[in-house]
Amino acid sequence: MKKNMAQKTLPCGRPIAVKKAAMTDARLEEYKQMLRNYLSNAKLKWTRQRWAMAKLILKTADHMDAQEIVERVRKVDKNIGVATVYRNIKVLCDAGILSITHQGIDGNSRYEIQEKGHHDHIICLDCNEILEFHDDKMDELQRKTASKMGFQVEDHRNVIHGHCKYLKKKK
Amino acid sequence: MKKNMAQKTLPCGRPIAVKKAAMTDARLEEYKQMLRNYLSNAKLKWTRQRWAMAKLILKTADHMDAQEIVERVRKVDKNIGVATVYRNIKVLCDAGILSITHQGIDGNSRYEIQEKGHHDHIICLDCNEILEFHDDKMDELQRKTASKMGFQVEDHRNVIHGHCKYLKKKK
DNA sequence: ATGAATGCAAAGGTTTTGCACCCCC
DNA sequence: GGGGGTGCAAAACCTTTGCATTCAT
Repeated sequence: MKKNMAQKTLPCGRPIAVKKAAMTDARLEEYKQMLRNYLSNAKLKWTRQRWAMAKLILKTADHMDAQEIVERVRKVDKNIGVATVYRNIKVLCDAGILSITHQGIDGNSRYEIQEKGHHDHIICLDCNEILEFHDDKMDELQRKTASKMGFQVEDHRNVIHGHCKYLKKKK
Repeated sequence: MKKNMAQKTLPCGRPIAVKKAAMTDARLEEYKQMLRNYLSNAKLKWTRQRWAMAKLILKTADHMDAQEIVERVRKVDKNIGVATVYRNIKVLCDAGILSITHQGIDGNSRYEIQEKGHHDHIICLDCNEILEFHDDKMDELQRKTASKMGFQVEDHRNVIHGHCKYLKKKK
């Protein structure tokens, strides 16, 4: 049974949204160049470990905490040390490949690929799935509100916790 | 020099907003009743330690992480064990007295008194101050957006990171 | 060649757990 | 009186740090 074909809904019954475009070789190459540029610019070195981490994260397209990144990296290459992974999470964030998104229910920071468009998150309290959304109006409202208080928005994190209509149907 | 009178601005130069209403004895009594109700309802027990913690937190009106709660509680009563404090942070959250607000720059969860009105936070990147704001439009927009995606909002956390116009003036 | 990066292990810091004792109901 | 609650210390857990060695430039 092919897993990809079998699962058409989330645990709560919600149809799975169109998946993000898969990481193509071309996009991977872009990121590779980006990392190269960042590293040489910052006078840091290109290493097997750094690219292995970046590649893994880019191909995973998921919301991982530091632990999960460590686990997955070491599953690919057991020789990469835990400390190296932690050290490079920071490097990849600075390089613009990774970004911290939000705090999970467990209280740990979650990371995801830094993509062009900003987006926020909805967490389904019924099945713990993390969904992404984007709303220009929301961004604008954030700017306005902040401005009224004398702030210029640098960044924002908005996480909605909600219950899912699909689950209700099942009850 | 009376500290309360001397400091009229935040480090960045921002005038300090009107402070929240102090915790009155009457309000404290309300919370006490609330805690009593919750505990008896949940078949948990009223203890000296639990009320000491609640009281301290209610009087503090600040955004504390777990560490800070531990420190402050033990400053008031050195005999209260660390484990008890951690155990009761959870109890007080369930009781509706404490709530987790957001993740600080340091990555730790912050807690604050759970009050009737929901509010969000702006963190000043220049002086690290945490300010609160509330915007009905924002709440409504959150509901609408979630609804479009088939969710009913249970809760949301919205944190804006921004730079402060007051600091700019000083430059 | 040289200094940054790595792997390992040890240390650090925070939170949880086990257990004997205590005390609220 | 009994079961939850507590304090203490140990354990568990996650992350950082020190250091000898390796490796990229």
